[in-house]
Amino acid sequence: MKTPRYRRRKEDRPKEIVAAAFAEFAEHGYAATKVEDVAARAGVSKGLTYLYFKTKEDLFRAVIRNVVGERLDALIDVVEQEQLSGEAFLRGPMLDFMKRVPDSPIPVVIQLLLAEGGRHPDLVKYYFDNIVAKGLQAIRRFVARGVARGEFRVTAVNELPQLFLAPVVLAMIWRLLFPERTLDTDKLMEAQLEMILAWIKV
Amino acid sequence: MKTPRYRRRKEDRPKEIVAAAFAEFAEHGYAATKVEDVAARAGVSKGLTYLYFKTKEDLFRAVIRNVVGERLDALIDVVEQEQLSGEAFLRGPMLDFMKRVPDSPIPVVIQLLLAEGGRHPDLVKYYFDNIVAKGLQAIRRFVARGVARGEFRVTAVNELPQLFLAPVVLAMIWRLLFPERTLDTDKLMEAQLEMILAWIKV
DNA sequence: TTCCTTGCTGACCGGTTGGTCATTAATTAT
DNA sequence: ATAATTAATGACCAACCGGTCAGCAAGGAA
Repeated sequence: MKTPRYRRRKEDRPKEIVAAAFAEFAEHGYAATKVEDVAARAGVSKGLTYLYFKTKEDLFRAVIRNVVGERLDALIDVVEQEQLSGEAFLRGPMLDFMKRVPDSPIPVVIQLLLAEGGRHPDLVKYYFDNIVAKGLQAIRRFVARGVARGEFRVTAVNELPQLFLAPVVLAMIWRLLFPERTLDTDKLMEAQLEMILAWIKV
Repeated sequence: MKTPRYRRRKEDRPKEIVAAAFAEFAEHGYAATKVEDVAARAGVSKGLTYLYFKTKEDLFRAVIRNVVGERLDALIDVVEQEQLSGEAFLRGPMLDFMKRVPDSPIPVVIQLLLAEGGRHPDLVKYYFDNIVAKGLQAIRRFVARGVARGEFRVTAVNELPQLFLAPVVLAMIWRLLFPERTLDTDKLMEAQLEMILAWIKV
């Protein structure tokens, strides 16, 4: 009984290579990552990588597009259902979501786009449209609905949904830059939400 | 009258090269920047760059260290003078400072450190100690002093001076990632400060 | 004017790595 | 079994770029 030296797995190879590339890019950054290392991590030869992805840049694009926001979509569903009061939504699902972001793949994508985005405006646009704009729009609608319901006052928050994201962004950058310096990111999110709530509640 | 092909300017060359390197790094990132392009931008030959900086990495370090926080020191001086009330300080010098950061060289440094920081832990530490920690400590003392004076309540802000920086960080990242998408960063800072003020005022 | 010091140049080298392709072998069809 | 197909390999190439260095010329000294 001899085991074959490799198995043909046309279906799974691409996603495995993308996953390996994500890990390598996250560790060393795009430029410093060698295609051969990606291949090695995926348990594959360098040549095979080039069978599924024309260039290293192609692979980069695949990595970015692969990390999509399923969690964001789930959150938007919750807010659109209008079951919860504004306050309950913020203290519940919204807070949970915000707490989870720093540990998700999103920070890595931000990091990669910051480093390489200049040469990939289409990728930046893709991310802006599918993640950032979508999220901001949902928050905007949420705040407006709260006002319509008589739960919230009209404040600067109506035009600046970024106020909700500010601590999330800080938490992401902090973790990326200073992974060893502890920062209670959960408490940060909670404090920001409490402040906003106190500010906008009627 | 023949003009010499070059002039000897031992004194000025280093800072000119560092300035050119900063510009190139900001445009293309560290890895994608060729030393030859830096030299060209500084109006100098590649060889000369290596006369003043042993390696490309050395040049990188010089660039990072060169961008120091004089403005931050000035701000800290103001807060330490204790002339202004807590509220007046926040609405005046603090707000001005926050508004200026996104247009300063700091975002570029953040960008570079995010991309290359992993391989330069000493530079990250340098920046943390000299900019981040210093700033946070100053804010922490400021809030504590407000409490001692009876101006502020004790809140989560006492332990989380990062709440002041959150919109600044978001503004920086936004500008770096989406330079063409307008965001009223001034209004963002103002709103955050108003919220914090309303939250902590006695 | 001549000589000396040294800031500065630019041709060159060698290691690294993105990308290719002839070959091999796992799988399927006959 | 055997042939046909194609997933997968890995040796190889060529360009690119960080870093070197022998020599040139600017500026000062005598």
